[in-house]
Amino acid sequence: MLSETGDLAKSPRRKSQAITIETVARVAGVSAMTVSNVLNNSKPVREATREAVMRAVRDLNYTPNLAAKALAGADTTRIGLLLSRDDFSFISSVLGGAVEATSALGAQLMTRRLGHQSHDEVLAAAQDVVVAGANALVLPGLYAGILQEELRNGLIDVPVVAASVGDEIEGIWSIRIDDEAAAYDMTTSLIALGHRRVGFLRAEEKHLVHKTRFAGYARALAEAGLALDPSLVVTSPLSFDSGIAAADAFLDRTDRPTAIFASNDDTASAIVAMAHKRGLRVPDDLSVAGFDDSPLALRMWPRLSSVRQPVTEIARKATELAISLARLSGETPAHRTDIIDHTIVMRESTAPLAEGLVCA
Amino acid sequence: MLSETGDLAKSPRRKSQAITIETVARVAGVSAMTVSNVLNNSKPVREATREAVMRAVRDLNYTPNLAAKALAGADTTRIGLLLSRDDFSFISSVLGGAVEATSALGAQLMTRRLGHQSHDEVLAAAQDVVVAGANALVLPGLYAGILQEELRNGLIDVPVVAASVGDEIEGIWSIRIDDEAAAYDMTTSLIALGHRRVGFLRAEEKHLVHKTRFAGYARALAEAGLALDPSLVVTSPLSFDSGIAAADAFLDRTDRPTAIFASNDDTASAIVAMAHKRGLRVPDDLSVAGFDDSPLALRMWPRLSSVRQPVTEIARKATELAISLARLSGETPAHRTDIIDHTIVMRESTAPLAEGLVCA
DNA sequence: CTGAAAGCGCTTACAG
DNA sequence: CTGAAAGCGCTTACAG
Repeated sequence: MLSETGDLAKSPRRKSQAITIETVARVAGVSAMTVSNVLNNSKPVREATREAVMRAVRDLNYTPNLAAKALAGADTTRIGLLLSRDDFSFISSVLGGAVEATSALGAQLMTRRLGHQSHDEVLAAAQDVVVAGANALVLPGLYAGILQEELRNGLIDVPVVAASVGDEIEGIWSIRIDDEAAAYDMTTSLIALGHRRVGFLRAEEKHLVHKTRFAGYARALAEAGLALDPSLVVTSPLSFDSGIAAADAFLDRTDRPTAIFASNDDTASAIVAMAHKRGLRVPDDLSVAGFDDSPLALRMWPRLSSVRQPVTEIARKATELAISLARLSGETPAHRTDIIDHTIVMRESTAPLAEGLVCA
Repeated sequence: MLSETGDLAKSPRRKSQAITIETVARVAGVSAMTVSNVLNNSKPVREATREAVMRAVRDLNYTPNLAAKALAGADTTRIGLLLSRDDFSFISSVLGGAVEATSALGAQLMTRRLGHQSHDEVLAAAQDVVVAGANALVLPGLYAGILQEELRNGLIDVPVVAASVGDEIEGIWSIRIDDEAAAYDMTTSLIALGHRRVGFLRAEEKHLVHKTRFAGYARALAEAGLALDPSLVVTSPLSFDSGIAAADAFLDRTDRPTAIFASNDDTASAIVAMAHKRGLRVPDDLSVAGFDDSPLALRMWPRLSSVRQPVTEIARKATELAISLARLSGETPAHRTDIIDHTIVMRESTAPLAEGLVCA
């Protein structure tokens, strides 16, 4: 999805009043060329000059005219973005954020769609988009996780920013929520409802959330003085179909958990479906919570409690960062992570544990 | 104007030999300005001249440089697009197609997001985007249906193209599938599976598909020699929540239908959920089919049979049409409709009627 | 480290 | 109906 504010486009062209590079140059007391050099880092500029220019730019609120840049033959900044072909909710938000950023900053977006998500395919796609001219890459968490070896070893030739990556990856930039804290918060919410046996559907190792979301779950149990029962933790791919299979592991047992926290909404939804198949009532017999607050959460019955991450915002920030890294010449700044706030959304799929079931 | 003029000859920067308006002008034996006038319909041009120019354009496969156009102050073509805030699957596809078209043809996309879909809000949004400068509008079917009065009466000041509108609207252009035929095909498929009591969840009147999809359903029954039982037709909003309510009307009766065909996937999914709640098995006790083949269809259990329309393609074509209409000066061509092919996708939510239930 | 000048490919007054 | 010229706001050789 694109901008929530509604406008994908720029306002109608205002010619006369526009502030040009000439204006900036005059105010800063330099030539237009020097302004250009400062802005594009294209040639070394004396520090005092650079500061004067930047001050003028800021004071005048100057924005370069993209058409003129393009016509004059400037190298366009190209941002490569890998997208999954399936993950509809996530990718439309990611795409929206990325488009916002690229169109605001005058960069070009190059997307690659991936069908499977094998290591080789992801690596090939990343390399392909770099060869095709991308100056920086934005990798949604899953792909960053899959390529973590390559990323750590600097095998990708351009700056990489991971969006919603679920955990730190040394050697790249990232914008994400604190997955550990988010999982802790949701687990704590379930415990607060009276649940003592809380199952956890854990992502596979290739997802970095494998570690962080599980850690949050474990910490919440520990703080509540509950033992972590390893048989209540089921590792599974995060697709709906895999969730169907994983549901058996939770439900085919006499000492079923009273609540299950799944690492995404697709699998949570699958667990609800299988619970219904067995004649269990949700949330009366079983509470279920997911992660992502995808559109699916409101298109199932009962509606799903979930953890929301502001994906569009994360993608926008990641893309903005990728653009500035791509435009940098000279030394690159140190890698860092920006943490964005998450939200816990409780709906009808979770409820206080029925009286009789509460363990004393 | 040949290159002997010295200045031109020793141009410091010769980029790739892109074909410019100069080239076209030379080949056509006219000035660049005349080429520009022909291409933009900006001034009257003699027919012979126009033809010579167009031939050169075609022969050289000339495409105008958008950056130069913009810089030179050409009026940008702005296409307004109204989008629903909820309908995630549909809008991401619509948006994708619209972005494809606008970026390929150098137009600018202006989107407006609608929360509710009241007549007044939709009309206000359409007017707003026109006031903001849109030269043509692309309206997803629902909105075109809501505004049909205004559209028929020519109350919108710019050309309007409806995408997936579900039925003809006099006075505007449209790109859509044949909803009647699509509903006919799906109903016929259900009948072919042995079903004799096929329920139909019908859209509200404000959706134009209210008429066409119902007509296709009715025709299929008629051709199969089946009576249309009005009590098996339930009219409902197309949201998941409304589908939950509508499901009762189908299922709270002794002579339940053996199959239900819902006018979209959200409501079909709600019917499946309510069937499960009642302990009915899908498809063993009840077959369910939807319309749209949205991502939801693969994220429910069992997977949903549905009618697929190529939304991205439809949106792209609609946007292309809107762009050419916006760029036209002088008389506008007659309204027309382009019909795009649909696909029937059968999955596990539908199955041959169990032996015992087939009426002789 | 800094600047004057040419030019990117188009369109828009302005003249015929 | 058609064209010569100026100029949109940048960047890129080239020259200090």
